[in-house]
Amino acid sequence: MKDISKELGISITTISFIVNKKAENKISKEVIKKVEDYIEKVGYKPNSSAQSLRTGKSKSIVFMVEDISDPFFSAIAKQMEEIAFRNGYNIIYCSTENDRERTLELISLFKDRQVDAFIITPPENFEKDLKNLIYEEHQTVMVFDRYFKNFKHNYVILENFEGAQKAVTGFYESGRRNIAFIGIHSELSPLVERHEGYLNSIGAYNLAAYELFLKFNEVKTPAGMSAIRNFLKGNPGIDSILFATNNLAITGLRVMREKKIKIPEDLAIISFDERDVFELYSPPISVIAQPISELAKELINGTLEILASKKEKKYFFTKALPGELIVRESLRPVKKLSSNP
Amino acid sequence: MKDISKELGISITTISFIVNKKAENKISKEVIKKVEDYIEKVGYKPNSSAQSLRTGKSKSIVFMVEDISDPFFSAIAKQMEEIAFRNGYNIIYCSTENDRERTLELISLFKDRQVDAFIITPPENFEKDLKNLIYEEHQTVMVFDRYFKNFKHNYVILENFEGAQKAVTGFYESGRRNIAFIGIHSELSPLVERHEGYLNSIGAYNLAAYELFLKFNEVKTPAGMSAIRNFLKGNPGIDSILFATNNLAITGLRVMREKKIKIPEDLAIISFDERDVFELYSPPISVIAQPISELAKELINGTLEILASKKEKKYFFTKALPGELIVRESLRPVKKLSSNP
DNA sequence: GCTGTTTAGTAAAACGTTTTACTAAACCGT
DNA sequence: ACGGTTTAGTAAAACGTTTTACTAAACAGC
Repeated sequence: MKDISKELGISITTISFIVNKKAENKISKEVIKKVEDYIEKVGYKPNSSAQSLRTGKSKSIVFMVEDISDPFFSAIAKQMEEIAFRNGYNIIYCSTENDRERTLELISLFKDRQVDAFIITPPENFEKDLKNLIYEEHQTVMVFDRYFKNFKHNYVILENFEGAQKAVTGFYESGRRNIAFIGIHSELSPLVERHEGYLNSIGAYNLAAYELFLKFNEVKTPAGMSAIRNFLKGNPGIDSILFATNNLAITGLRVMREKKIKIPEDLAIISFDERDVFELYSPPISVIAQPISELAKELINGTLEILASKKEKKYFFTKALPGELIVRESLRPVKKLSSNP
Repeated sequence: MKDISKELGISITTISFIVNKKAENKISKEVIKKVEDYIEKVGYKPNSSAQSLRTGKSKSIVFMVEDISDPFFSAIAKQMEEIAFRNGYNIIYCSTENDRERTLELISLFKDRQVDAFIITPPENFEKDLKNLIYEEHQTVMVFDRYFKNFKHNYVILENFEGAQKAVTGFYESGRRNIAFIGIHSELSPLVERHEGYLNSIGAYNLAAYELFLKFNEVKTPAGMSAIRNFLKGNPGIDSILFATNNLAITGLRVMREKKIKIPEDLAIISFDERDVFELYSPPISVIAQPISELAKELINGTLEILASKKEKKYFFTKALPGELIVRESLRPVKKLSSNP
């Protein structure tokens, strides 16, 4: 294309300067005008492979999540895409399936493709790989939804501890005193912190803890359902359940429907993470909702910021955003409460 | 990297042949072995920008849908990603927002990025742009979810007409005789054909038609709800509703919940497109489900096939897959049926 | 009118591949 | 032992940019 542009009798260098807006102090107004008009006329667009080859930058960012068809992740993805696009970046999504090998393969693929940054929700057992990626391979990486204490990195997460506290407080204020927690056996920070937040609040109110942990891969399965079934049978006294993830809650709801357990009379329910089915369910289910737009904005703006200031890089971008307890029918008080002025 | 490889004392050309598996008939076993071992040792991977620059191919495919956070599209995306990855391609997703301008911008961006193919659900009023993209710009394009009669193109779609027929038959066999259709005012082929299928079956059974069409952008809004409210009020005789899309059905369900309409006693419901909320709803909602896996497979395999056989290109890849009526509680018969041996 | 500096612009190398056209050596048949 | 063919390999151009280092012309100061 530059060759064609050279039909103007102007050097390729000059064209390049003009295209890249580096021309202000070097090139005369008239030449700039002439070139810009011509570019406009023929609709020239630089070849991005060549740019990428030359500069080593591809103007693309990869967003790796556990499962891109999860509504939470796809909602984030969509909002980031919008902002990235306006900044001349595009976003490539992919699913790790929470599998370490696969994640490594994907990272290797995208490194070869010269992506400028990784926004990633690392799978289980990925701590050393992640550290390596950041500190040995010197990639720009933004960690999403979880973080690691053992080394510094950029991240954007939810205030999971506080979120769980809000849920327990919600139960407590609606009159529940036997509050259960159903979680997942995992070392991932959100799962750990949601549990810790629960324990902390339970302790503060001086209540007994009731806990069930499923295995990660049995959440959506019959095995998960029967674990919950047994848990309910073994703990008939509980009057409320906090589910640590939305998939967990959905499995729980299946069990309750099957057992004809009444919500909120028999059991009050709060789930982490909003999902359209919760609002539409009968009764509507209360949730600790993540601030999707804000998360998406922080993620992409933070990443772009890091990319822009790549010289210094002495600081880390870290952000924890609060979740919001959305009270719905599933949390309606059923006992009389002590009057509240 | 090739320079480094040249430390073996072997020409860059030879390395390239070996890397690209073009070496079989040209280069001696020993040299191949030596080079492959060295590559393995140092972990060499070709720079894809350079490859892309040289060959004009990027090994990436863009998947443009109305809204990537729609569970239907994101499920398709996820399955395609898997297959594409195994074939050395990666997929870039983006959302058109059903907006023509935005779609054109995105297409322009991705053309510059040298994507090898577009898999696209074109927005409203995109017919000429699409035709142009295929016939003037000679891009490889696979159209998804809709098609155009006026020119030949590759597509993968659902059998929408037959799907609507199955729904009407389902209602009929469950004893309903006043079957309504709630659709969207649109020229997009699925919406048109679902409606035509409905009319066709209604006609075959000699029943009256009850129809409501919302505007595309009011589906998820209060305006949509009140349109449905009025429709129900104006047509008290109807005993069943076929919703042309899942979002439409969700809006409808909100109205019914608010009006305390009993499903399936007062109104039987079938919606197009599966969605987790339908199965979990009380009562569970019957649907015409799209065969997600098959659609994803046909889409990506079809696209890869076209890409592989780019020389000929004399044929078009066209596929219409049947939907399946999944019968749930919302379709339970309530009247006595004439006995059925 | 000479030197030094700014202005406006350009030549050419480099990024890392692929691919065409070439060659030197070995082999083959007579 | 000669020309012809195969074998095993290579040199160099090309893909379309960016960027460094350069220059010719104009100008300024004295």
